[in-house]
Amino acid sequence: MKLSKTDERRSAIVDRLADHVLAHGLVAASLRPLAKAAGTSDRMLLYYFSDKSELLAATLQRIAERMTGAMVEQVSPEPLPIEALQKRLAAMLFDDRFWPYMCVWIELASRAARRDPLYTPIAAAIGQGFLAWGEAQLAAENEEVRTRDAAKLLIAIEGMVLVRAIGLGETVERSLS
Amino acid sequence: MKLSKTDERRSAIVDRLADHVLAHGLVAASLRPLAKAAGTSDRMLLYYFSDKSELLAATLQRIAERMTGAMVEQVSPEPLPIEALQKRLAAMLFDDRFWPYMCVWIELASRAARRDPLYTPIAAAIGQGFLAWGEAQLAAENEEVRTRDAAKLLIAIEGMVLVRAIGLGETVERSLS
DNA sequence: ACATTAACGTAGCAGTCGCTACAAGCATTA
DNA sequence: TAATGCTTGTAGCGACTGCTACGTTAATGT
Repeated sequence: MKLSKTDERRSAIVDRLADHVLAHGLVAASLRPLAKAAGTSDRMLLYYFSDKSELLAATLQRIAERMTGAMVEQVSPEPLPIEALQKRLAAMLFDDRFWPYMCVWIELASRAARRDPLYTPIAAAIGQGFLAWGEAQLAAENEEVRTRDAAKLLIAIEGMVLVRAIGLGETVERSLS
Repeated sequence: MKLSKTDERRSAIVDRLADHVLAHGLVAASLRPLAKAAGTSDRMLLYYFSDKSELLAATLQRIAERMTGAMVEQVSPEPLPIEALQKRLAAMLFDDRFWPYMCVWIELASRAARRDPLYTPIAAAIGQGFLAWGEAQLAAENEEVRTRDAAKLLIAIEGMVLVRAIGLGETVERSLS
């Protein structure tokens, strides 16, 4: 038994917070609405977490875990060439089920772009995780090509996500035809 | 004489507001700090603009104008193939002088992703403007290839911008090698 | 049974948010 | 000169922000 009662309670709260952030974004992540979504009071959120920063960090980490968990399910048995993997990923990330993650992701990136000390390391870690996932999935003739293809894959995917975010989803499809 | 005194004053204010938003982002764009940056009071901002929405729309439009103005200066005399144009753009947008625009751009995209009625049309318009600029700059054998290459260019550039935003600038360079 | 600590509710702090009512200054025109 | 309308400062509204002081109840260990 590694988890104390407090840790269990914390974890349950973080789960509800993750739901709320995925549904409404970081802009709507102020203490009282979050507390409402978690079924407690702002008072208790700051009882279980020392800070709003700590609370948000835990929530974003949980969101990232869910995302990578969903990506692991999408793993193909054998390595894929970059074009095939890219198509597969694009289809997945544009699914309505995953789009909330992309919205939070862009929000996170917009804060990391301003070098916010809370969000910058979180965003970088998620990006690195994606690169590692891509390298494991890619079929490449050597390691140099593998890392380069993973980088290309990340950039292509992020580009499609951002272009769809600004309402030009059909432009993404046009680029693939 | 088309511009009234009021319009001139409005325009001057918008210029200072654009400076402030480029420097500190939309997150820091609340009325009182903006007013301070413009050398007036929040009271006067809402005298010259009916709304905070209208004020921000005008400011973002001004920022977009500056950006496209800077891009026009970067126009090459003859059309370029997509690889060359992409390299040229990447070098430009990653310049420290232009990076503030990219920060605001991602922030704009993050709000458009949530279908915010204020930011969504502005972001889409800027994206369309970029596509048109790209089509005019690209060397392509026919119109179908031209529109597709412009879409590809937009996606590639946005991808590089977002990946750099999360602190993985070296990943962008790795993808280009 | 009693003492100690964990868990939580109530209420409120000082500060910021977008926005507005009110009035005073100002210039122009009648 | 008087009156009108444009420009602006002061002050404040109610709602919200992160956060905390204080008290009470519930559980726990001895």
